[in-house]
Amino acid sequence: MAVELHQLRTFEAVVRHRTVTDAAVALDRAPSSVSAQIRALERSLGVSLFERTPAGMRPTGAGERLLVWARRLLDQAEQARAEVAGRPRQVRLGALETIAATYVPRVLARLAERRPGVEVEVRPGVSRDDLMADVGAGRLEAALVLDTGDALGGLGFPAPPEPLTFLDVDAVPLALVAAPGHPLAGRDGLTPADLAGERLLVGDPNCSFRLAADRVLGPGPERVPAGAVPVMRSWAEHGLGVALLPEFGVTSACESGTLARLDLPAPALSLRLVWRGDREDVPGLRDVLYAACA
Amino acid sequence: MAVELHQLRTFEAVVRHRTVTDAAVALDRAPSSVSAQIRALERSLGVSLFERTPAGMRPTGAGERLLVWARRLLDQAEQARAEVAGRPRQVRLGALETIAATYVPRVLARLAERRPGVEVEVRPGVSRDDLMADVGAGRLEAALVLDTGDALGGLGFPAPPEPLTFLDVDAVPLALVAAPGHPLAGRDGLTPADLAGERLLVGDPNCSFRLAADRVLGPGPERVPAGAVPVMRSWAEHGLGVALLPEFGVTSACESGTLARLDLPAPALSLRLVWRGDREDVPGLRDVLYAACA
DNA sequence: GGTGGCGTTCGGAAATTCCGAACGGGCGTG
DNA sequence: CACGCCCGTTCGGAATTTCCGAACGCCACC
Repeated sequence: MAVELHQLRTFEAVVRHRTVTDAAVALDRAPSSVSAQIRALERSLGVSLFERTPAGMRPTGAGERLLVWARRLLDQAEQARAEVAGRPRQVRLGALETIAATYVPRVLARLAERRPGVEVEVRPGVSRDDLMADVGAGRLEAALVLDTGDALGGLGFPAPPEPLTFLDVDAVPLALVAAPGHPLAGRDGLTPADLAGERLLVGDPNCSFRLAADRVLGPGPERVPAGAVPVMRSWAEHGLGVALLPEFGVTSACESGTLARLDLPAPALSLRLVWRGDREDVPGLRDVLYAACA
Repeated sequence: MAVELHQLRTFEAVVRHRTVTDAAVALDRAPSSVSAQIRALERSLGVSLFERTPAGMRPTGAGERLLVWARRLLDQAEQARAEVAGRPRQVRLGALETIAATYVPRVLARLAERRPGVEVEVRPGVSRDDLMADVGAGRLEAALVLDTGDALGGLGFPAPPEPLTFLDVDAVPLALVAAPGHPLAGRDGLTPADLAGERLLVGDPNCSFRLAADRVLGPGPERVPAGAVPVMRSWAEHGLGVALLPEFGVTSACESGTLARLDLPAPALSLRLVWRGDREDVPGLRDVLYAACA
């Protein structure tokens, strides 16, 4: 009995989802079917691919080696289908306007390099919650959001009603900035306590950077509603307060000297690709997933 | 319904064997199963892969494109299995002593380059018919023989009792040689008629080079039994007659001037890999087949 | 016109895949 | 310590896929 692609597809899903149960959901199969396929594959190869633990399936060394092959084979099978069948794969990708102009081109470039046959239609949105609702409802195949932590919503926003699968595809560094003449500019080793009473420019309550600022700085500073990233940057340049902003949004201002970084490190956010785990067989979506992987 | 490797295996066999019927034999399946799998694959991809002709199956453009992918996927699937399962594949390869020292190292080098995990045990033999009988009986997975033409036995030897599949992997140039002082040495544009009455050194009646000489020169020359290639070369050097020998066996003698090539071209023989078409799933044999392909 | 070789269709058998229910093991919590 | 939850697995049976063998139609050749 030879190895078959559907077995590798199942195997890869189990590795990615880490449990038979979650992989079964993603594959629209019963857990017993997934378990049976993994067992059949192990018999076929004559090796154990997973260590069964109470928390789920952990790949063995052989499993790790097979994973490389499995992804390659599945990827090439899709490429073969695309070339032979000539069917374009199209994915609607939602992204906040903030990152639509910055990180999305990078993701698309990587995708174009690895999957020339896949068309991605970028759908800018203004609300993370709306984007995730669209993914859950099937109006988007995937979306890019900013988040942190091990679970979706780790940054503090509510988790979407539909359970979505996600993958961190990039880090989004943050910088705490102020006008060059600000009293804290130039001081070393700042802590959140140093910012108690400072004016902190923020976006609306659900804005990722505001949520990040809440986590990093706590309740000490005074929140000053400012609007989108460009507005916050501009107000910070004019000395109206400090702001926690994505590094890409302030790099040039800092280089030109109109802004100064404060010496208080903030953990980077994650650029997170989210999609419905039970719709991975949508043409092209898996391509996006493969392309997004490091 | 996604593409599966067993479908690609069937597809590749049909391309290689050119008919559903022969592919079915090779795969140990009924022709109707093969036909059904090809149809299912075509439905899955939404394209026609073959043009059905009375003489067999002819790949379409899409079929040609898929073939490249199919071979790649099947090859990588085997490599994946070899790496993950750690099971060495071993093939017993028969070869006449004549070519065991000359062409076989080249084939093995190519194999080592393309299939590091495959072990080939070379079994030298003295009789082509015995080698093919061993392949037919399963004592050898494959053998290298010298032949010509479109069918096995085209050189003139009897076809083996078991129908064997074959693949030409290299050309084996021939040279008609004589001692440097031979009257025909140096004359241009020789024809077989010029050799009427000449002494022609030959091996035993089933020797490939004798069969080749019979085809090239006809009955005109007088056959002088001489023995194996080295013996024929030596006698030719001593002016005891002309001989039709493999180029590799006379290159150095010609270069050192102890032999002269006569200006009568002889078509090259083919180094032909033979195996049982119904045992291609033997571990490692397909690797040898892929490696042998140009 | 008859024959042979080819691929395909068809009905049915065999094999594979899958489902849902039930189970056992391990872990976390009260 | 007992209970509940989550995990993977086993089991019997259903659904689907693959395969077989017989029969057929088409085409080329003699």
